[in-house]
Amino acid sequence: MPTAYDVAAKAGVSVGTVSRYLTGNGYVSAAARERIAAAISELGYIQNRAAASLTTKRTGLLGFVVSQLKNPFTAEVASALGQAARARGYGVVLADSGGDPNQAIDAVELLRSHEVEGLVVTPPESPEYNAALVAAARTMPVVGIGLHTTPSVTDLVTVDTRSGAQQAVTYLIELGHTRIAYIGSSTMASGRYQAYRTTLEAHGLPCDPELIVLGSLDREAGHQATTRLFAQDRPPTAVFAANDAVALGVVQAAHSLGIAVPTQLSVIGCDNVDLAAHAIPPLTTVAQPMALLGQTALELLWQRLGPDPAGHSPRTVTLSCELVIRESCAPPASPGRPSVQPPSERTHHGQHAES
Amino acid sequence: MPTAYDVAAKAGVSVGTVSRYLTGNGYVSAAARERIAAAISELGYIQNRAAASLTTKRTGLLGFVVSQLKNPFTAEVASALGQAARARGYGVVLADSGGDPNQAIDAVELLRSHEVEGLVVTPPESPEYNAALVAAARTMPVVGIGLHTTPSVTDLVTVDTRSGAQQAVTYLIELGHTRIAYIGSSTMASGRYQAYRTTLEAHGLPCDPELIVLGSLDREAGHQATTRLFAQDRPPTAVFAANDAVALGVVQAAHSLGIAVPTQLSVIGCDNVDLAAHAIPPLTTVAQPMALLGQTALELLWQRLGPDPAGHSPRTVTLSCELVIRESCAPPASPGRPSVQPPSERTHHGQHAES
DNA sequence: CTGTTAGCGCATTCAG
DNA sequence: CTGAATGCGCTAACAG
Repeated sequence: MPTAYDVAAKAGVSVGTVSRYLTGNGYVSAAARERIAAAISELGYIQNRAAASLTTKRTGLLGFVVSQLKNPFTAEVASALGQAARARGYGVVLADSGGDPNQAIDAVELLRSHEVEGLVVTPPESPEYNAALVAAARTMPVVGIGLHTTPSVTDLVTVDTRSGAQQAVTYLIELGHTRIAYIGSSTMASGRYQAYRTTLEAHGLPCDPELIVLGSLDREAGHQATTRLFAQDRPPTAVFAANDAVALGVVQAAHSLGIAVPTQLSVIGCDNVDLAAHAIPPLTTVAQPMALLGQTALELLWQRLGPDPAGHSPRTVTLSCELVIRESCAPPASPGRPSVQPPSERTHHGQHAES
Repeated sequence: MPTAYDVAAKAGVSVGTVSRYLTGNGYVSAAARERIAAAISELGYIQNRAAASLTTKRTGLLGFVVSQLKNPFTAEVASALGQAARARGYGVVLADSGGDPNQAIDAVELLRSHEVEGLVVTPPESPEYNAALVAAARTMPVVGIGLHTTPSVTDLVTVDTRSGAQQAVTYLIELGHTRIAYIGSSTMASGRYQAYRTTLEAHGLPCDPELIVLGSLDREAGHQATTRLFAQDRPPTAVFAANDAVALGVVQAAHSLGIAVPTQLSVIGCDNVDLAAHAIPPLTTVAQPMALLGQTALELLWQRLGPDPAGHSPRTVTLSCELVIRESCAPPASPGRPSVQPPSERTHHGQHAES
């Protein structure tokens, strides 16, 4: 590995000049500039940022701690974050805790030992991890992604799922549905749940407790909830699910119950994971701006890293959702006339929320 | 940020001793050890690995360059790789090229400037990128994941999809199918295609060219291929798809054509992405050992990083696939007796290939 | 077992 | 505009 001294020698200048060339601080004559460039490419020289960081205090490294990289949502955020970082000459050290708070804590320590300049984290799940984050935040900027459980010392970028949920329910109402079920959790996705209720009320629709099933947020839960809903006297004609996994479970259950989607039951999900487009039928869903989340998180961090005094207090940026209309929703089958045969479904790409 | 000197002062020893304590090289008395530990935790001291790397030549950083982190396959490999690395005290800098060779090249340079000790890469897509990798390999170990297109200077960990494909086709044959279609690509997944043909032949089955549709590897392709297959006089009773996306397309097409899966058409995919388990019906598929891939890649790198002289030449580790049987396959509807009603499908978790 | 010292590769003064 | 000198935080000999 050639060093800056090697470059200097080959270019007939001193290290100081090479350094100035590299950092862009201070003046370097065009002639020197040229010779240095030549030397660098001949030698295949690559600056050692670890060494540079010793004096500059900037490693060019950022840390991203996630709880589940397999989660497509997380993966896409990570992807966008990483690309945005690289565009600014930064690398991101990725640490997947696998949902284990202890691993997350270890990860934070590892990242700190690598002198990352800032941290982006998905919502912490334990008080200990939370404390580790607070401690870290005393040393460097930390921005949280997602829910509001992140300690308040950090900047935050979240998604206004509430308005997304509102759009979804409104859409269903406008299609003519009046018996709209909610399947989800009241805690994890409280915004969606509340939006569901308020939107219903805003349209003068009753909020039948029989149409609300609260539980976990996986496919299994969606499946069971649907079975239960249809065991009732007056089943819903539409379901708003708190996420796509649940929605998929609903579709699956409907299928085995012989209920056609969307003609007999409209289903709408949340997140717009890849799964959604591939479902049968392709799922109408509230899309999360995943790429934008990553980019925004980086932007927030970037500002904290800038020259501006650590001035401003924790900020929160809220991104909005977008309803992606595919083929899992239709007007309710009017009980008056016999319900039509399901239209033959065809492959159709709904617009994606690539931002 | 406290330094080792601060720790030394507080513990009443010298930096040398602190360093020995930290690295584990050389002896440190129990007494000193204790005082140092105390000082460290009181000060919240964290070793600066960038500084350490200056002398040790070891940054504790690894690089992972991927082409698509959103790809669930990649994400899971990355997750496993990262966790394995962290278990050894290493961090991994993740770089997503988004499929752009130029970005990939930039990424490699960025990683090198951060002095990563080794590189793990998914298959390169361009000659230039390939060259960059070869250049990098002169400086540090590089291990490739996936297909065999990776330059031969590197270690490689691949999956024996051929045997997986063989299992899949054999399974179909044992169920009684004789008209088994192949939908996929002959280039990208050549192993699978060849295995399809040879397995058919090995069982004395003809290899009807009308049952082979080659194209791209996405859902759309699967959909179209299926439509085409069923426009023929003698459609297949089973389809082996080169990946899950294609298989999903097949299922979708079958659904719109009014063909029941699995009673009228058996479908089998490849990869076992999350999608597969969530499909209707849950998809039987050839599972890739994604986590194992990541772990193995790390292990290979680890060995190269060890004291052993850079001795041995490029190695290739081949992992085997496993057939995950879910609900998308059944014996062919015997034309003799009327085909039975589709059994009501139920949620059922096939075994996962978590390793 | 432990203190001392000399770099590692680079960015910065500070004089020229 | 540029060279020489100093130190970043730590490890690795080397004497004690």
